[in-house]
Amino acid sequence: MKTPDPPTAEPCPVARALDVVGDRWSLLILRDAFDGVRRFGEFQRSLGIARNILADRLRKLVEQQVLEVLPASDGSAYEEYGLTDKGAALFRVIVGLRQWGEDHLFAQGEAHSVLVEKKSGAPVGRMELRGRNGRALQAADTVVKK
Amino acid sequence: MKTPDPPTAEPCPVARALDVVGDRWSLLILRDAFDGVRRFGEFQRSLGIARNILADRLRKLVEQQVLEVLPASDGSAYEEYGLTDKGAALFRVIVGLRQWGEDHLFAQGEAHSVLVEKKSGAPVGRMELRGRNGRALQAADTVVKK
DNA sequence: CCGTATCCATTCCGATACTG
DNA sequence: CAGTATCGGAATGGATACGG
Repeated sequence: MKTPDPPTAEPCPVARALDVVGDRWSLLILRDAFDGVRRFGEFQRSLGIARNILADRLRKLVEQQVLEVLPASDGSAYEEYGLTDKGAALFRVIVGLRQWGEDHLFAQGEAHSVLVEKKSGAPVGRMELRGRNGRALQAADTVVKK
Repeated sequence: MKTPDPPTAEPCPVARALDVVGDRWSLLILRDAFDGVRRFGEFQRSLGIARNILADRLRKLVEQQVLEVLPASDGSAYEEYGLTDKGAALFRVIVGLRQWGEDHLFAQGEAHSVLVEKKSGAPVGRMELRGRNGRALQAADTVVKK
């Protein structure tokens, strides 16, 4: 049995976020969505995910209004899955994972894909949380106030 | 049996990051670690996680050098789990989840904890990915280059 | 207090077969 | 092509009991 979920009652924003996107497949689906993937079969092939699991995750993400079902961009009879504004706002989470992975999970000189600015074609810089003075904040510079 | 893992062979930094921290409990453990939690029992009570699962996740995070086992800060005979530099760099991921949760998963006026700058006591601003011109980049402003 | 070991239920996931 | 249905194995997770 499943409760109706008034978001989730979790008081912590991190925990609540994880209730929605806190599993491996959902985040990989989001990554693909940011890369322009929109069709069921495209996700399936790109991820190598089982079809039933993919259908389940897509349904949940649509329920949570992270993705939305769109009529179809080309003439085909099928539907597509697009990011809502709420889903697009997860960009920073995906970028955070990407930059951490780049920094700490690749060997010296090992190749990986790069996020670049469309206009300039230049790689984007490090995403930072900035304080009042404009300087980057580290974890130790902050504290969670209840 | 477990292969030694040359990180994971995954070419995508996001996927590789998710191989290390891509499950709910690991990310909640990290959240707590950023909040200053260090002891086994503290994690256990804070999260309500089963002890065997917690032990498993802690072991994996230590293996991945996200956490490290420390001798003990107070006089007690036991060990503590602290963030390594690699682990501390996940700050942006946790902040990304937190800010997304705050923005999209709480009702109007619903209370939640807030991340504040220690020095000023002021809430931190929105974390942003910035382009060459210093302006915040949206997902649509970027593209992944293989 | 810290952790391991064991048991059991539930969930996750992949493979396959099936329907519009 | 897009999904649903089902099956079986693996992993997850909670509870409890046990030892350092």
